[in-house]
Formats: sequence, C-alpha cells, structure tokens
Amino acid sequence: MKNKLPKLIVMLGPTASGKTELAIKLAKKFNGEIVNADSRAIYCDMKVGTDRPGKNEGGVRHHLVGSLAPYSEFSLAEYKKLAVDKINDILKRGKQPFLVGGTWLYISAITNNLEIPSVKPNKVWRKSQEKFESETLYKKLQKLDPKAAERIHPNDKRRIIRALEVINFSGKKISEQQKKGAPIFNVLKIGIKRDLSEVEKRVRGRIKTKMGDALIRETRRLLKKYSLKLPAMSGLGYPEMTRYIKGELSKKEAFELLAKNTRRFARYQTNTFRQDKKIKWVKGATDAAEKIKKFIKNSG
RNA sequence: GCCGGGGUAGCUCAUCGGUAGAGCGCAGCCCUGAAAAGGCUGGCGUAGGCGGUCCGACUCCGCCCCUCGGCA
Repeated sequence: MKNKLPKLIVMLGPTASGKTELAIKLAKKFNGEIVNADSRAIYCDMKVGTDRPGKNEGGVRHHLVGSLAPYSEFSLAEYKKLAVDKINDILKRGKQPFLVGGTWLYISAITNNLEIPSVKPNKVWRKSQEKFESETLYKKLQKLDPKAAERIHPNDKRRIIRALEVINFSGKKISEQQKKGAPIFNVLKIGIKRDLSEVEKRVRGRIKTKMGDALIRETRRLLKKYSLKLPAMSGLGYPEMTRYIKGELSKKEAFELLAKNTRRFARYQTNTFRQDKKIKWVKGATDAAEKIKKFIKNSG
C-alpha cells in the first residue's frame, strides 16, 4: 500500500538532547526546512532561556521560531494552523519539511490531525467562571456534557471551564468535537535516544556555558516588558532567575533549581514520548539519515 | 572535658504515653484553543543503639553512639 500523502519528517527528543543540531544536519542533507514544535521557542525576546535557533541557524531555514510576542494569546489551535500552513508552504516550494521540537501535544496535533473544537478562548468569560468553586462547575458539566465530565477530574478547573466554554459558545459538547481527523501527512517520527544520565550531563553543561549571566540579563529585560503571569514567562529559566533577581535565592541556588527543573522536564518528556510506539529511535545522524532515505524512497 | 539543642520516610520537619503524618523529592497516570501549562494517584519507616518504668513508649528515665552550637 502506498501512502500518497506528502511526507513529513518529525524529530523529537527531550530538552538538551541535541535536536536542533541533528535537525540542521539532516535538513541540509535532504534539502529541508525546519518547522519548530517547541511551545516556548515560538516567542521572540526569549532566546537564551529557550535555547532556540535563529531563523537561519546553520544555513537552514527555521520557521516559527521567535516569531510571536510573548504577550500574544497563543494556543494549540493557533499553532496547528500556523504549522500546517508552513509545512504546506515548504512542500509547495519542493522542499522537505522537518517538524522539530519537544512539545508532544503540538506534534500530535499535526501528526494525528487533531480536530480542535472551534471555540476561541474567552478571557472575560473564563474569569467570570473562575469565581465559582470547582465542585459547582463540575456539577454543571456533569449535566451538560456527562461524557466530558467523565474524562475530566473534578479538581481540574481549567479543563472544566474549557469544556463549559465550548458548550456555552457553540451549543455543542466538547466531548463530541474532540476528534482525530484523517491524516494529512505521511509521517516519519524520529526520536533522539539519550539516557537520562546523559541528558542530565548536557543540561548541566548547557546551563554552565550557554546561559550563565546571559540568562540573568535576558530575564531582567523580559521582566521590564512583560508580566510574570504570561504563559510565555513560565518557560524554564525565567521563574528561577526572577527569584534570584528578587533576592529570594542566591545565584547558585537559582541555577541549581533550574538544573533540577530542567532535568525533571526532560524526564517528563521522555516518558510521554515513550508511549508512542511509532517513534523510531536513533542515536546519531548516520542512523537517522538512513531511516530518512528509506522513508523518502519507499512510500513515494 | 563541661553545658545545651537535636537524632522519626531520600531531604526538611510534625506528632511527645495507646505501635507515626505533612511538604518537597521520587514513581506512575490523566489531560485537544495556557502543554516548559493544568490535574490525579502512590508512604511498614527496626522513630540512633541498649536497658528500665508502664497494661502499653517514638513519646518518660538511665547509659552509650552520632551531630550541631556555646564554654574550656
């Protein structure tokens, strides 16, 4: 059976696994361009903390990096739209798209073609709901969309409110709208295999060399422009450095905390990736190149 | 050497007579318009050691060991 869909190469791995380097190498080799699938690398002004590549890093084009203001409202649905457009654009120009990043849900939205309920988030309305107890909201949800209530925990206020929001503004149940559509790409998923101990080492190394004072300076700059409450500001590094700047932690403590949080995040990512059995795990560039070669030849 | 604080879950500590709890960590899981976010679940540990008092001791008493602070 031949898969006629356009080919998309996905590269994923935990933070500090060396995704970007590897992706650049492979994109060069296979006439590719890279679309970012990292939720925090999308924002501009956040280069050090997110460790994201430049738009032309390594002589390869990177899309959806540093292209969004940290205060802009952003979400999965927006991401999906932007990323799919970019991928199609790359294909149209006869190049091979690479989707590269560590945000599982973003990748899943593309590879599984998630149909996201088309109700936009309504900040004002959400705030009005926040005032109620989770229990009250949950009871309401049980009445209006019992199926959704079954899947959402009574304490998960954020999801309860979203489910209610969808009903409130569309009249349709969220449980009936969240679906996987037919695939839009023929996907090869490549994961970068790395032991956790190795990731930990790289995390420490990255913090020492790439960050250091640069991260503190960047955080100072960001704090002047943006509120700490922004989702963009919750990215690894900024909360920790803010605590140092405020004098709550010593410099050493702040970096220690960052190392710990980064390690934990890497572990969390590794766990989620592990559940996808379709990922082909590779150790290095040669390994990956072989798989890509086969993929391009075979189903074309 | 003397005086005092302390030795309880990986860590920080709570319980102070009826055989132990919390936070963090760690592990696992759920999450489709905030995902580097949000939510859930999981604790038998010889309560430093040995004796004693007591129906019963982590809890009181004695000795020993370790640790921290002060005095020599």
